[in-house]
Amino acid sequence: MVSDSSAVGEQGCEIPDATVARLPLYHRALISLHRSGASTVSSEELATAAGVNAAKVRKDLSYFGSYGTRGVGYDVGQLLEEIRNDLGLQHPRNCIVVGTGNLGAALLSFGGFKDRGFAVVAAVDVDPARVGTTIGGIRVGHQDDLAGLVEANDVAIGLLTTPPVAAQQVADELVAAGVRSILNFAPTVVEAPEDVVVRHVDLASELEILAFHEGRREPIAPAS
Amino acid sequence: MVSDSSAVGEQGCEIPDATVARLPLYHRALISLHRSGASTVSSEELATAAGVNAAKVRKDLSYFGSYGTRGVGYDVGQLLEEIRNDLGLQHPRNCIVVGTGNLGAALLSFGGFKDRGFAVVAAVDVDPARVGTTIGGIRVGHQDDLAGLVEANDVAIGLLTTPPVAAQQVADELVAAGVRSILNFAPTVVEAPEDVVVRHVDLASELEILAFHEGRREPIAPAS
DNA sequence: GCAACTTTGTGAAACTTTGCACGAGGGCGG
DNA sequence: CCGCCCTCGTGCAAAGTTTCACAAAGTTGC
Repeated sequence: MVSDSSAVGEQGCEIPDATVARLPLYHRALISLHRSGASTVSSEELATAAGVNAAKVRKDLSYFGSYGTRGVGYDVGQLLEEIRNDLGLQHPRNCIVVGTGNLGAALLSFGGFKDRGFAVVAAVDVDPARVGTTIGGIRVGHQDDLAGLVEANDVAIGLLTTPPVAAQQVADELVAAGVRSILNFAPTVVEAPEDVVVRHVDLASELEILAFHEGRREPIAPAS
Repeated sequence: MVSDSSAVGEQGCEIPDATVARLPLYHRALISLHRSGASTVSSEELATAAGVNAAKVRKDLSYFGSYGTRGVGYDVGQLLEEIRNDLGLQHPRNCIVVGTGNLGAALLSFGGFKDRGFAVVAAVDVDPARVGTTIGGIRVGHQDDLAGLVEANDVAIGLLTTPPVAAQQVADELVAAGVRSILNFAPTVVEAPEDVVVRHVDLASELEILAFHEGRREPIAPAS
């Protein structure tokens, strides 16, 4: 199991992006299995629960060192713990919402993050009408207090839900405040230093991909 | 060139998924460029605006037949039109929101879809307290009226924002009602017939991927 | 009309990801 | 204790994706 490549004492060195993108699926599936009382799970079952295939599950998990038992499968509790560690969720990560429009407000009220190891702990906006209000139990601060709130709350992740035109500046402020992970919901490209990870969620893009496939189906006459 | 726009049924044969996933980026960038009055754009500029690299832009666009002029670049208006066609957005696509919790309500109020060729035209919920209310100008109907609303409004896409436990059943109802594109926000796997495209947006998963990278950086522990 | 310059479109090479197939290892019934 | 059966872990080939590099094709200036 010692990787052919330089095996430093710690875990594997290079986890493929495709694998990283699937870890949350396994995490989610394992939480669900754990809740339902399952004690072990095979790669086949986990694959079904996560919506992927079994070979991928096994290969993905093998990057983190093997925690399975041949002939039996994986111990649900142990694997859940392992994946939680791999994801860096030993302790909850704090998030700040920047921009409290429709989406920002929804994120503040959304309860689903806690189960997965995240806590939205602060929010800011530029609109004076919103500053000072409370949404989802979080008091909305002023944009100018961003740095202070980040520091005071040990914020690790910024959720960027401003209009596109403000996104880059807000991202810069987040970075300046020490945030190194940004989830950008604004439909625009956001640049950041190399050591900052920016991910992007664009709902309209998702719809467009669906529309593409829909459009592909239509021209096709019922085949024989 | 010879390619008669998209009129020919058999135009592009197989567009790679990776390319399809980038079309919305180009679309977005082109909308922005068009608005700012640019008349032509080089692959280099478009790449910057979309956040990818120039070679990818050229190769992606080439799958749809070439609309560029060597030595000049692409005509912004023409390319925008072309991509809009490729995405199947000649006419707006209608969407229905199923589940009007935090996220569903945000989607109903969100104005950003219209620019991109989508219209949220209906919403349903099971909660009697919500049925009959109006959110973002849309009257919330009862879940039981889903099929009727889909047909009456020529709905193409279902936005699934129910709690996970209800997601599969709602998806089945959407499919039964004739919807063949589903965007699932519930953190659970949803199965559907092969001719139905289901895409998945899981915000917690995005956060977990950020956390993973954050965790990778930390091991630079303060060497004591 | 021609040369210089720019930028596209694309073949081919490099890299990543997937999926199969099968050996290895461990539990379980007899 | 032994052999059978199950399931993991992984080498390898195939498929998919990115990147490079360059000829082709067009524009501009003279």
